[in-house]
Formats: sequence, structure tokens, C-alpha cells
Amino acid sequence: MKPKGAFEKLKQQDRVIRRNIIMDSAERVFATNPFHKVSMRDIAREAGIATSSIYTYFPNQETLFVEAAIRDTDILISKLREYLESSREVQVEEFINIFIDYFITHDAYFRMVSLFMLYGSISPDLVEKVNVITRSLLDVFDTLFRKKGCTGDVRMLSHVFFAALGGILISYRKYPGRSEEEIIRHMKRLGTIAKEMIEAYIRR
Amino acid sequence: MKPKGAFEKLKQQDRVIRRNIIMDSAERVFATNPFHKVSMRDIAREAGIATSSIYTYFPNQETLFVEAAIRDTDILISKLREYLESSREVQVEEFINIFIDYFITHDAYFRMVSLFMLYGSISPDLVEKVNVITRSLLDVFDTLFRKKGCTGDVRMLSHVFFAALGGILISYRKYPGRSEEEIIRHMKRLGTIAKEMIEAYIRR
DNA sequence: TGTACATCAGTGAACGCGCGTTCACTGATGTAC
DNA sequence: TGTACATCAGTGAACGCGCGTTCACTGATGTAC
Repeated sequence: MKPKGAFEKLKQQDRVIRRNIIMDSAERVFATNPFHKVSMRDIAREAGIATSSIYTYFPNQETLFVEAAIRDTDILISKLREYLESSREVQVEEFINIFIDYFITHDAYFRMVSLFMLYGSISPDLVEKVNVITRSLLDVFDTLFRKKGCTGDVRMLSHVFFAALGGILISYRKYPGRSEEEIIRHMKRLGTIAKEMIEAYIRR
Repeated sequence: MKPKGAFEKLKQQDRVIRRNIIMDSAERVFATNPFHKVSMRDIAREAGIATSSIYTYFPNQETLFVEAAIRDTDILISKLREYLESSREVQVEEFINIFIDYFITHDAYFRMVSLFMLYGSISPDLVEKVNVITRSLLDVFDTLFRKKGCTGDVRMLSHVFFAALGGILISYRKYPGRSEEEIIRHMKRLGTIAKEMIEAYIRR
């Protein structure tokens, strides 16, 4: 074994940076191509490296995609947590806005996640990672409902609300014949209605 | 032009039947393979014909998939309409059950539709067909809410409810480590909560 | 009834293409003495 | 300081494969006379 000095540490940091560059490139390609036209060659071109170099950082394509999705979920969770902790009076509507905005501005991420949900058979060693991050995300929803004075089976509420927001995103993302602004406005309006339903249900 | 007698009619009926056989085969392949492993060769093998024969009935793969999805949506709409018309006292819960059951028992159909929503760039001549059928489906939701004594902006309610059910389906379809029965039970429980939210909102 | 011709669903082989991944190799950098 | 060697990120070409689609052709069936 080698000594794990500062050099070794720097090297590892480099590795993380390079992995991030590749994941960024993957998302840019995902954002501009239909999923079946996203290839390792395209990703490498976008990153400015040889196709084979990707395999220095990721064992295969699936791992690259899943790890990119996990990374983005981490960021989303941070944003939501930050809002819940920083704000004095938490607003469900603002929470929804942060959630929807993140997916709209990270369309590639949204498409990756949706594909995993549809496909549903990622390799076993990745499944556990995905489960952990999914639970963390649902935990954030739990916190929201607790802050709004909810007691009892909060988790089920989180499931429904998470699913509803995801459904709104996937159902109206490509509303034919509408501009992007109109679509976003429509999604947020639906989000507001969903919020009012939740609140009516809580107050019930 | 040829005379359009009984013979001609029979031929056309044959054509419809054959098209349906191919669409059925496509769905069976879709149901057992991840989407990127669904090929024209697999579909042909499933149907017991030569790959090239598919092109006698469908101009290309995309049209085959979209037309299969449209056909299934038609059937779903019929089932929902039938319930709304036949039942004396319409139950939202039963409506949800019919909706969820249909997608669970037609997983291939669900995956096709989800893919179109994700992909979002089917060819222009198919878009209009899809729009028409989507509106019809939302109309059925409208009817449900009207029957439950709703007035005003029913359409937005339909959008939210449709999205929520779709979101539940896509989010929990592949709940890791759960049996199919558990998953269905979970989905229906979430559907029930969604129903209670809607009703709390209406009564508000 | 028999014969020549037309139609057309269905076929099998082939075309051209792009994919994920592998691998022997390069060349810059660090290490040992 | 100089030299020989080790390491390893990065490369370009290739492998094997499966895809959607096309097309000249077959052969069963219907039509005309």
C-alpha cells in the first residue's frame, strides 16, 4: 500500500471533478436528445475526451446515468431542506415551486429518473443507493407536512404528494402547442390546486 | 376504381384484424422486455410472421406503437364511461380502481404512453390523433367531477387528478423489494387518499 | 370447364448504421538511486 | 543533477452485435374470356 498523503488526496479530488464533468456532459446530451439517441460517443464528444476515457471513471453506461441522477437528487434535497430550515413560516406553495422549478431547469435529470422508474431493473448494487436517496427525499416531504401541523400517517401523504407532483411534471411537460412559459404556468397552477387539496385534506 | 362490394369490405375487416394481432404482439413484447429491447424482429416473431410483413400494416415502428396506445386508450375510456353511465351512485374510489387496474393489467400500454410523454416528439400527423384521445380521456374525468356535484373550473381538477393517478402509477410501479400484490395494494391506498383529498377540496 | 393474366399479402436476405465495450498502446508525471 | 524505471489517465481502432427498413421475389387467390 502507498502512503495516503496530500498527493493521493489531490488525485482523488481530481477524480471527483472529472467524474462530475462527465456527468455534466451526459446531462447536456440527455437534455437535447431523445433518450435512445444518447450514446457514450456523444457524451465523450460533449466532454471533449475519448469515448474510452469514460470507462476510466464509470464501469458502464448504466452506472454513469444512475450516479448522475443520484447526484442531482442530492442537490434537490439540499435545496428543499434549506427552504424548510431557513424559512420562518413554511409555505407549501413555495415548496412546490422549488420542486417543480428544479425539474424544469434540469430536464435531463427528470428524464433519467423517469426512465429508471419505467425500466425498473437497474443492477442490484445500484438499487440500494437509489433506495437510500429516495427515502431521504420522502423524508423531506414528511418534514414539510409535520411543519404544517400534520400528525399520524404522514408518510402516505408524502407518497401521494410526491407522486402527484411527478405526475404533473410528466403529464404536462410536452403539452402540445404550448410555449414553455405557458407550460410552466400551467404546471404551477396545477401544483397550487394540489396544494389546496392537501390543505383541505389536512384541515378535514 | 373498383366496386366496393362485400368482398372489399371483408378484406378491410381482415386488415383491421391483422393490424390488431400485430399491436397485441407488440404489447406482449413490450410487457416482457425493457423498452430498448423491443424490436420489430421480436414483435414479428411474437406474431408469427416475417419482420417485413409488419410494414404491410404499419408504415414504421413509431406509428405501430402510437396506434396501439391509442387503441388501448379508447378501451379504457369506454370502461370508465360505462361505469359512469351504468352506476346509480358514482363512487370516485371505484373510478380510481378501474383506472389503476387497467394500467396494471396493461403494463405495456402504460409504458408506451409514459415513453411518449418523456420523448415528446412524435411525428406531426400522429400528434393530432393523440390530442383528440387525450381530450376524450380528460372529458371522462370532467364527467366524474360533475356527477359529484362539482361546478366551475372542472377541467383543472381533471388535470390534477389525472396527473396524480399517473404519478402514483409511475412512482410505485417498481417499488423495490415488494411483491406485485403489495404494490397494487399500496397504489390503491394512495389512490384512496387522493380521492379523500379531492373530496375534501370539493366540499371546501 | 379451362387457360392466361392481375393482384397483392407475405417473405428472406440484405443494406447501412450506430451502439457499448475492450484493449494494446502512448506519453506525461512521479519515484528511486 | 542525471538516469532508469514504474504508474496510470487517456487514446484510437476494432469487435461483435442488433437495429429499422427496403426490395426483388413468391405463391395463393381472384378475374376475364
